[in-house]
Amino acid sequence: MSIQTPQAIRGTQDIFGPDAEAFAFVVETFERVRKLYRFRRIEMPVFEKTEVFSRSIGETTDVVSKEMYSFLDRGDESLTLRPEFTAGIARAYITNGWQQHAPLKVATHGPLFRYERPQKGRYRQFHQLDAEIIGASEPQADVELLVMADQLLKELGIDHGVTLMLNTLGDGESREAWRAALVDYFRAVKGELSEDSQERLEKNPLRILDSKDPRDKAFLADAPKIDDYLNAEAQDFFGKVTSGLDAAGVEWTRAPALVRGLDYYRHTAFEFVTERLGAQGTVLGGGRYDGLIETLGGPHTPAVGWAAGIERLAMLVGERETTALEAIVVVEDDDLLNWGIKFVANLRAGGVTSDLLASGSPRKRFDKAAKSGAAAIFALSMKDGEPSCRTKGDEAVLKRLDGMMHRAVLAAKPQ
RNA sequence: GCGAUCGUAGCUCAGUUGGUUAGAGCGCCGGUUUGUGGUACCGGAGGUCGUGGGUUCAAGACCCAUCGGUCGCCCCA
Repeated sequence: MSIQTPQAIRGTQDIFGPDAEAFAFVVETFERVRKLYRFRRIEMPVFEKTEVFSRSIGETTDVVSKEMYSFLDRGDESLTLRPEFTAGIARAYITNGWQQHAPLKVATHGPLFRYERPQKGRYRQFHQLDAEIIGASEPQADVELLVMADQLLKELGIDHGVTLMLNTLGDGESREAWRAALVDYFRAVKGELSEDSQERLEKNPLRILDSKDPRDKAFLADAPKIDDYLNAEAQDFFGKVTSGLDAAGVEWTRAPALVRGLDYYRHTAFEFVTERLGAQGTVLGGGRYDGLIETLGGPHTPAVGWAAGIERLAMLVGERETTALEAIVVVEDDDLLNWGIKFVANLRAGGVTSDLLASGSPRKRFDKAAKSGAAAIFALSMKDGEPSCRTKGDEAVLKRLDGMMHRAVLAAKPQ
């Protein structure tokens, strides 16, 4: 008679050890950098009414029909685990009257949920960092966000091999003209496109531009370019973004085929990409979404933001060690257990990273302590009928711990 | 939704053309040795070979199904 252990949900992760340390390092670095730029921390609900996402994302796409975790609550209301941060933040901006704080710079991070087939760097529950500027129409907002992203990657030590790909989708008018030209162009050669792209032609023509199929690639070089459809205003906006990046010393690469599927995106679109993560190379992405807040019933509100996958950043960061062990207290005689407990408590209260080793065969404890990598070992044992503490460690470490050690020993030593 | 590939101890893996009681290293537990000591040796616990069927005198190995992992396609807010 054995109990069947329930399995973890597909696409969820139990992160432990050096991977978890890398994850924490990413979050800690983001928190530090975000404060440098005065982005205010917000905490958001993990679920919302389904409309928050379906209305902003658009009913038609696979995204809504297949890839959201939606369910009915007890009142038969459809709720959805957040698949992104932006829509929820836009909702909060409207329902809390945050217009009074505009232009509002906010940042958050946490878990998101998408019903997808897991693969490298893609999970059903995954985690993102997020930064948004709401109520700012100037290109300087785009620039500030990108400079912050750039600094974050540098401080994570992963800027080498990660490139900022930058594009503009123009304003509403330019974007529509370009889209129409693309549809005309691809429709003329429809029969020669891949099956997938023939589908895309109807549903999401911009996406043909990043097709991986060689049949499609043949036509991409001569496809209409957004630059030929930008009006003066849109051109000026993009120019200010690029010159701002240059002024701040942020390197970027023009990516004319970089697009966004959703209609509310305007002007700047960008992705920091790497070759090092297989097929999921985008590590941080975002853009300007001036149309979003209106689709949720709010006033016209220009906004721009980005999100970054914590798991993907953590993979680039690589494994990280847990906090180094400074001192380990070994109880070599079980009668001295309480001394050990008090000893290590005093060390920790004094800010020394330490462990207590008091289990298993007493004879093997010292060897285990030696293997633990601790900079200093304090071994408690009986010597000539007296409790005694023997120390081992590098001179410098012992010296630094000296005052601490004496206090810990004296305060805790029995009799 | 589609495709490829993998699944043997807690971990990393071995296991020949199908052939006795499925192994090693690491880790864990205990013992001996050493005794300012990170050593060496001995022993122990731990396996429904992912699961269920099938082929066969005989299956960890071959076939089918199923579950799970990994990678890719689609999608990518």
